[in-house]
Amino acid sequence: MGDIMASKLFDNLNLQQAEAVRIVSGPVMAVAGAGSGKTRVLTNRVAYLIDEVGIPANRILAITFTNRAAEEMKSRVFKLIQLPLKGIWISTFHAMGAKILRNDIHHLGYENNFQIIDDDDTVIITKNILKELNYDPKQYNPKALSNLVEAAKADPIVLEIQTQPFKKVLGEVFEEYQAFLKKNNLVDFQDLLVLILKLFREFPEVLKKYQNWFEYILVDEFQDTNDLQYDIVHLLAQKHKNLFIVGDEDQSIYAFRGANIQNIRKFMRDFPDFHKIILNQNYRSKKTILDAANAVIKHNRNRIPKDLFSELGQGEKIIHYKAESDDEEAYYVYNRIKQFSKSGINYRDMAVLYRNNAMSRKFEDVLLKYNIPYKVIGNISFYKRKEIKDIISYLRLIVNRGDDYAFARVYNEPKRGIGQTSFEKISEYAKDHQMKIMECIEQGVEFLVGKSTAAKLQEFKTMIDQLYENIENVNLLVTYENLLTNSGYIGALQKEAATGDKMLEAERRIENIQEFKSIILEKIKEIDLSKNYDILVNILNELALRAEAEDLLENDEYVSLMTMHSAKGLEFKVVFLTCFEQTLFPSSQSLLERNDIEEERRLFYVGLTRAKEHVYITNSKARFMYGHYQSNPDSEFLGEIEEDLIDHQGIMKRQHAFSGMPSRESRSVNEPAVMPSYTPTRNQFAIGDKVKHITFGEGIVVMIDKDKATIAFKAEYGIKVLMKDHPSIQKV
DNA sequence: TACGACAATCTTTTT
DNA sequence: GATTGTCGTA
Ligand SMILES: Nc1ncnc2c1ncn2[C@@H]1O[C@H](COP(=O)(O)OP(=O)(O)OP(=O)(O)O)[C@@H](O)[C@H]1O
Repeated sequence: MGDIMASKLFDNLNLQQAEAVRIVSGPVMAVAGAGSGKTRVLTNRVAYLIDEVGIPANRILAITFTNRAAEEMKSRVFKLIQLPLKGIWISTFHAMGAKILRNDIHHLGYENNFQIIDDDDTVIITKNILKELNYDPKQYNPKALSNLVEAAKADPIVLEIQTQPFKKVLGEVFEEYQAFLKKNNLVDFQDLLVLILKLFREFPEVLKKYQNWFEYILVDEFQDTNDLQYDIVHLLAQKHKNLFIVGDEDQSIYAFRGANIQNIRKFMRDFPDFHKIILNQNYRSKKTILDAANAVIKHNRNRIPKDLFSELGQGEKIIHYKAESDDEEAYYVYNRIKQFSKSGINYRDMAVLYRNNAMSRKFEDVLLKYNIPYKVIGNISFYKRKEIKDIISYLRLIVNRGDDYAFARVYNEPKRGIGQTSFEKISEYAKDHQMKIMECIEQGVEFLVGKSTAAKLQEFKTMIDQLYENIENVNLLVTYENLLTNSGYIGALQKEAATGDKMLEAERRIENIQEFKSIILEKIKEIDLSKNYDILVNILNELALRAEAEDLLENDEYVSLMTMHSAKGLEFKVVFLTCFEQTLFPSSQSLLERNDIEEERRLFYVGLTRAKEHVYITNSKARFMYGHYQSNPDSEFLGEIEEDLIDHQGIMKRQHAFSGMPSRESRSVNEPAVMPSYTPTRNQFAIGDKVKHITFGEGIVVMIDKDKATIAFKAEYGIKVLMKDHPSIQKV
């Protein structure tokens, strides 16, 4: 059996790949270009460890970048060895963190039914704390502040390097934020890494347990790990030192989130006897595509050159299509999809990629209109919808009635006549007496908020209590239904849907809640636990980690729509890279910093190398965005592909921005002619120009109106709309 | 306390 | 454009 299996595991590998699978002892690093089989090697190595080396599946830890990649890897390994993978740890860092914390977080003084909050919650809590401390959220941007708080968790030096008075504010917010989370048994995304390290460092016996347990550790997409993740791997691998990493520096696209390319060097430093394997044959793309990708990435100064080759034939030229409008661009993409489908290519072999999620809209519209099956991948806006967040908060309140954050979200949703002032009174009382809001209500709160409000609060508490008490007696879906009915949530929506002007919105909400129910049903089916309570904790955990209950039907037929970031690791026969306009891709924010633009370029490289056979790059002369028609020059990246590899179609002549674009409303009619209070200059700007402002410093022009210019400045100032002829702006 | 009207603000990528 | 905040009114 072993031998047959062995040949199956090595059949489809070249020499270097086979070596990367076979050398199982000690540290191994495979640095390799796109499509060179890194993921395949990692998968086969896991299979080899289990099937040939005889390592129990649950002693292997394999880290992937996304939950989707984890699922994919599990199913591939299973296909290779046909053995149950019981207990195998194939997951993202964050999912692993959550799993370890569920077992061991009690050491740190949390309960193991802790809930994971997302980035939006982090900002909201930061803002609430600012207000509580009597700071003005307008003066101190809650988003920026929460970023610093998260950074400070990773490295407390962040608290020290600030200047007063900001240092004081940050310090206070930091303390309060940490305390709030702990008090409510909440953990944020960063905690999933930070607390693991804390646990490992402060409780050596816990570290030892995991160090001993994980005999083999494998990390995919190593180029995009951050410092905390490196430290975790470093600690875990200390005992057995069987650490296998694969990565490609040219595909590092998450520096904006703290990914540190230096981790590859740290690995070499900390595991000096590592074995290095280079994979340089690309098995995915036709030569034209690979040549184009190589040409593009050469524009980055900050990289080590490598020579990747393909033997899959020259293939066709890349097509660049420039449309008149965003609608036409989308229509063009639809048309190509239709043609490819006719010629026998499956929808699932085609992908439409773009820089940001908002850009999916036009493509969705046109595909919907012409009945092409499609799926928008990785867009989490569904989970950001009010009704979904509300329902999740209700579920969290059932899991932990001491979760004051969840309470705050839903106590008056739907309207129960419990107002903000009452809530604040109880909140303050609770805080002063070290109690939870629900405990206060239990005790009686008439003396704080009056009789009728107190009764309403009591009623609310009883409703939640009953759902909790019955949770093991009825199916979880029944609890879900009861929650919707008993809370009055669905009733209020139905009432809205039957009357008045908010009909459509209410109907949509009801539909979303139904859809959410089916998502929960999917998850219930997947989770093999006996207690409903535990299942619910598990479901909330997965929802928080954004692990989509993917119906992994292999022959699902749909075109994939996603960001280039989400496409990392995937491959398609036909790839459409869309919205290739300066300030969209590369994004306006990235144009300021050389490092940022290099990361954007790597993103382009990732996009290109997803394609096996055909690449289409599209853009448009004008598009409707942020409430305006906007006209951007072609992306500078377009010019980085050698001309003999690309064919330009559509509007050929480069036209000056805004020529022939009628302005939508003639704004001069109602606007009084105000004399400027400054001496106007004769500044003439074009989109993409670099400028310097007296107070905001360097910036880049992203949009031009009749008299105003929209300029993106460094992050601390952001995007500003300024008078074009103001003397404070200078072209550089 | 609830809600409508209007103003202001923000628009990258994700675990 | 979409969402969030603010203010006045019932
Ligand atoms: N030795 C091989 N022979 C034939 N095909 C191979 C071989 N190795 C890998 N492939 C195929 O090449 C493609 C790319 O492999 P894989 O996804 O593992 O590459 P990768 O290095 O992880 O890519 P990327 O970093 O771009 O995501 C896959 O379709 C894979 O099946």
